[in-house]
Amino acid sequence: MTRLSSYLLPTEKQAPADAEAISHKLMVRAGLVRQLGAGVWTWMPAGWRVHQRIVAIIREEIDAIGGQEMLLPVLQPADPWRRSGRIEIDELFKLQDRKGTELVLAMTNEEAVTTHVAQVVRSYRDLPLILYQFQVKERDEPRPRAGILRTREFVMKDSYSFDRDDEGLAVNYAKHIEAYDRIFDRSGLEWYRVESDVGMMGGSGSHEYMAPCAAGEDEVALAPGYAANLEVASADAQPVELPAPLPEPREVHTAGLTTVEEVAGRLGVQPGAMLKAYPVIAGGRGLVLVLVRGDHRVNEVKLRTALGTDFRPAQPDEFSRKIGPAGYLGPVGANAPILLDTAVTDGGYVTGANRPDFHLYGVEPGRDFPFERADVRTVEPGDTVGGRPIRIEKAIEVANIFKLGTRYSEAFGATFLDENGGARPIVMGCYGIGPARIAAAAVEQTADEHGIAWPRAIAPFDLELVALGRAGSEELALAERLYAELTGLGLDVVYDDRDLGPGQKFADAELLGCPLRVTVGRRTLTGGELELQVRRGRESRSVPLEGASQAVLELWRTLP
RNA sequence: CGGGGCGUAGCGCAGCUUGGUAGCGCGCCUGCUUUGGGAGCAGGAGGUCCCGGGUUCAAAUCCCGGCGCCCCGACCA
Repeated sequence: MTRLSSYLLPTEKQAPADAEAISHKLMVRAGLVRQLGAGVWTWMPAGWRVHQRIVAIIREEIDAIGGQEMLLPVLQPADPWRRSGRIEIDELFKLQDRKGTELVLAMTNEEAVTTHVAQVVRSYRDLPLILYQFQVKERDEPRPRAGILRTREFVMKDSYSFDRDDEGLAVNYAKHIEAYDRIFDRSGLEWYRVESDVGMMGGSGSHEYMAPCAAGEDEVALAPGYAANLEVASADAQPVELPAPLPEPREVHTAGLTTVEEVAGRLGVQPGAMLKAYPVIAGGRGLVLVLVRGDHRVNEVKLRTALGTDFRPAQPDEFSRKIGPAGYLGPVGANAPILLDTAVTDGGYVTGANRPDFHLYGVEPGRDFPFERADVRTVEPGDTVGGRPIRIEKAIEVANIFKLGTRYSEAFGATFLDENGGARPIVMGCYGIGPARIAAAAVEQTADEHGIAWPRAIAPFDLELVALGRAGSEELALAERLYAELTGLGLDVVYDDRDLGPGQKFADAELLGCPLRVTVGRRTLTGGELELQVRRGRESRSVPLEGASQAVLELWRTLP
């Protein structure tokens, strides 16, 4: 029973002044969420209904693949986090109790869940397992932003799989992919599953689920049959026209010209016919000179993977003696290993000459300098995968899944005895989904100038019944009757029985965005027809008053 | 962490330059009118002007320090 006359739905005509993202503005205006502090948000009753509907979908699907729901604590002793090494993470909230004991607020739960599994799983007969929870996560984000999109506290569904071996992990990973695909299909989002970087989680593979929208913080590269986070995307570069080859490099005077555009313009070659030099200091390897085409950009995530270690840009005093002066760096004669991007095809390029005011023309990789090859550039729109051009879109990361391997099981001594009595580390996977981000992405993807247009599966209510007319009127009596009927048919109805003008009720209904609006007014009585508005597209329909409730239910079932 | 901006009624804002009664729109309360697209009239309530210190006869306003919040970038298991 939800009557707006007694329901806390604090809608606002104006968005908060500091809101930028559509989902931020609309979710606040529609009375779904309210801010308490930086990156700290309260879910109001109608907003929490959305959240809980998303949670219910996730729960059904994770249960369906054999997940067992449990609850791990947010407040945790610091010791396990020291053991895993993650105590060092800046985003981890750390605190002390009154005795001075070190505690942390969990940002994820590999430490806790692995600790328990290490205690209770002994035999291969206890495996495989999928354990999961919905629990608040705490992260000291450097910059919370965009309403509920990036917050310091948020509910996450995190599941963990435990297997005897990589084959088992592959099975559980595939099960989660199935479940997640269904979750996002059911939630009504436009989404992609993309390859992603394993990041600080380590492990051997990961995917992200991305919901494209303007407020997204990530970028995805998409082509038919291909989807990857821009951080890891690979594609075939667009070809570039190279100048005619020379028997050997020729020095050219380029005084004061240090950028690719300036030099290419002066020499009359395409920017892609130049090689951009990017000196880095790689952990354990020292100075490395990375070369990409002049029209390409170095991708730091891919470079880190290629180097197999962390790195940082080298400072002039670290490379000027071994290579050359900033602005005129090149591979010829460089006293450092050279990493050449795979998009650099054979031919003659323009590079820095490693002395001030000069470049080299006609430099050929291999002939003029030795190199290692690696794919270290960021793909560009128009690059191709399998001959088909890619496009790049902004997207919200709504879920992330990882093959963890044995990193945590080894750290926490989570082993099992196999058939031969040998102790082996449990092979783990972890799988996260943020319900709040699903809600925000749905708003971003469906909103129009009137408000939100929720997908049916996650709307706060199935439909909004708007009653026009004054207290004691015949139309109000009819509305009451319909409210009871529709509710009786199993629909979740929000009933606007407030003493307000029609304009305000319609505006609020469209702002809140339930998939269907049913209007009861004087016209309903005189015309004998009930007016319906499908929120998506604001299309009006009408059904005969006779048998109207059943007709409403049937229409509702067809909505997106 | 670098750059930019903002804190005055529930929301959106003006006032600050040039110190002197704290204001506007929306919202809220009461009454009457109005009920198919944010309605009208009348009356009313609501403020530690972010906090602390300083200057001054007097501080929302000037000075110093702090806190909070937003945006861009870096970062983001």
